[in-house]
Parts: sequence; C-alpha cells; structure tokens
Amino acid sequence: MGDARRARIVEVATREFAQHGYRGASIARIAESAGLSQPGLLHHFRTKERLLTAVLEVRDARDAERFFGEAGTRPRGLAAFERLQDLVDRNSREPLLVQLLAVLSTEAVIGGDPARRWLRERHRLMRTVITDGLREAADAGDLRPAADPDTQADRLIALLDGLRIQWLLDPDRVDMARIFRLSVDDLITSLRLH
Amino acid sequence: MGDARRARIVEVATREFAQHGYRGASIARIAESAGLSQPGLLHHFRTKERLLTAVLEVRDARDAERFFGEAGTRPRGLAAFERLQDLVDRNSREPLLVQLLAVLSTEAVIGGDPARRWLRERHRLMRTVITDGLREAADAGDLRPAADPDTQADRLIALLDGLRIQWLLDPDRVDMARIFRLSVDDLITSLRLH
DNA sequence: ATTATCTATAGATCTATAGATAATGC
DNA sequence: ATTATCTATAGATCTATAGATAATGC
Repeated sequence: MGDARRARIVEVATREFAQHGYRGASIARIAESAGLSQPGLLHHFRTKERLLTAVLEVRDARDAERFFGEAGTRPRGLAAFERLQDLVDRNSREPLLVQLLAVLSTEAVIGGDPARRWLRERHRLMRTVITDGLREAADAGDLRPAADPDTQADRLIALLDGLRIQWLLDPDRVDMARIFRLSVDDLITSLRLH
Repeated sequence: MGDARRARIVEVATREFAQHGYRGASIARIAESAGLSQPGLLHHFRTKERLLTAVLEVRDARDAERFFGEAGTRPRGLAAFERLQDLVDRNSREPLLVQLLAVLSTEAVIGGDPARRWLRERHRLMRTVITDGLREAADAGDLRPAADPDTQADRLIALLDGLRIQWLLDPDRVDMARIFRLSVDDLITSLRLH
C-alpha cells in the first residue's frame, strides 16, 4: 500500500509548497502532516527536489485531464478557447492551486532545474494550444488569420500569471476567471470576420 | 560617512534579493559583498526585514523619479500612458530590476507584512495612474469614457507582472516592453473617438 | 559621547544519511 | 528478500545578540 502513502504525501506537500514556496517548505512538516517521520518520508521521495517533481506531475496531470477531457481529444479552433476558459474557471476556484502556480512560477526563475523546466514546458504547451486554436479557427473560416499569434499567446499567458498574483493579494477584488474570459473574447472579437 | 556605506549595502542587497529571493538571500553574503562583517551590516540595518524595506524604498523612489520626472509633475490624460510606456521601456533594460520585481512579487504573496504591503501599494498606485489617465483623457475629449476602468487597469498590471516572469525564463524570445506598448495601444484605440 | 566595526557564539533551522527494527510479499 | 519505518545524528546553514575595541564628531 505504498501508493496510498505516496499519494497522501504528495497531497500535503502540495499545500506546503503552495503556502511556503519550495525553499520555505519543510520536509519535516510535510512528514508530520502526512503522519510519518521525516526520514520515513525520504524513503518514498529521496530528495526534496524529487518530491517537488512529483507534486508538479500530479498537478499537470489534473490540468491535462481537465483540458483534454477523459477521452483525451484535443479541442480544435474556437473550441480550444472555450475549453481554456473553462479550465481557468475551474482552477480559479481552487485557491491552493492558484497559490501553488503563482509561488512556483517565480521560484522557477530563481531556482534550479526542475521548476524552471516545468514552467517553460507549461508555457510552451499553452502557447501551442493558443496558436493552434487561432490557426484552426482561421482554417475553418471562423476567424481571419492572426498577424502575430505567438504574441497573442504570450499576452494571454502573462495575463494569467499576473492575475494569480493579484488574486492572491486581494481575492475579493479581482475576478481572475472573468478578466481572462474577457481578454480571450477581446482577442476573438478582434479577429472575427464581419 | 555612514550614508555611503548604507547606500552600498542597499545596492548589493538589491542584487542578492533579486537573485535568491528574500528567503534565499543571506545577510552574511550581502555583508561580504559590501566589504564588512555580518554583524557590521546589522549595525546599519537591524534586521533582514528592515534591509528589504530599504531596498524597496530605493526601488520605488527611482520609479517615481522616472515616472514623475524631476519636476514631480504628474502627466495627465493620454500623456500618462506615454510616460508609463517609457518607464516600462527603461526598466525592462535593467534585468536585475526586472528580476527583483518578479521575485518579490510572488514572495509578497507568501511572505510577511513588508513585501505584501509594498506590492499592494505598488499595484494601487499603478491602478490610480491608469484610471486617472483614462478619466482625464475622456474629460479632455480624447477618448470616450471606459466602461470599467478598474478592470482595464488590472489587466495591464497583470500583464506586466506576467511578462516579467516570461522574460526571465526566456529573455531572447519575449520583448516585454513591446508587448506592453502594444497592449496599451490596443486599449487606447478601443476607446478612441471616430 | 556616539557611531562603526569586529570576533565569538547562542539558538534555531534544515536536508540527508547511518543503522536498526518491524511489516509485507513471495 | 524487500519494503517501510523509526531514532539518532552529522553537517551545513542562517539570523541576531553580547561584549569588546577602534574611529569620529562635538
């Protein structure tokens, strides 16, 4: 039953990393929350870095499931944007998740390899989703081709990363999902055929 | 000559905080770079937190000078947006500064009071600059009134916070200042009278 | 007198390992 | 046999303070 233990450790580690960042997180505290000793934890994840990697993997898997659905079919064209908006809606209702992403996004910049690689890959994936969506919508005759799809993608990605910070500073004032929705709609509208 | 020492300490501390974050920064390393012992440094700044506060104050003072100019006159209406774009242009050419802002922006979310208060205040100020600019431009007859100026401000602020992260992950790919410029122009254009 | 330094050190972390013991799975 | 635990601990930090000494400013 090592798997249930591991899953439980990853779960409490997610909370710890979200609340204290990678550096501030304490393996001993995670172990205590998971109900075992600190070396007990290190039996399952040999280093702090590997534990972080496990947390990120679980995180990404959940996002992928939400975006691609159970069937694993990629939404095309305009449907990709709707799916993206839905994903942001759902995720923005999980404060812990928002905080984990916000905190690790900048620690990725300082920190060593695993977080950095993870964030780059995450951004690359989002960029692909957006540029593919735009291209397919143009091919389908729903939109005219975007002049600079990569830049449009970067804008939306930056917006999301930035909104997380604002939302954490002031959850009641900023409606992350609404502003993202609105910005995606602006983009689509500006490319709509008349 | 305590002032020159203090200024030097703040200077090297800025680099240390930018590179390692607040938590990861080491007072001993900062002291060494500044050419004095660690307790020697703590004679000038009694705690790590006060040192951070000093770094943030110097940082803000420079931004204020760049935005308001030497005369300290606030640019009004459309001029505020031009000044803001210029500020972003200049700041984006200082990698250390970009990194300091990016790193502290999320640590502000985790961390204690000083960083958190600083970031909130910084966001509040930017929001005011943008909403005032929009209102004044409408009063002057340059633009029509924005439906939701606060949301427009939040979008631009989030964009900037997010672009810093992207720029740090991949400086050659992302042109922060260009994308900010473009987004401000989009906003202005959408409100222009025909 | 006050300000600026230094050495030495207390006291609190933290990660990771060594080595022993209990529980599980063939 | 292997997997899962534990206690104990090494070894590396880090911030902040105590207490002494040198330099500076009236």
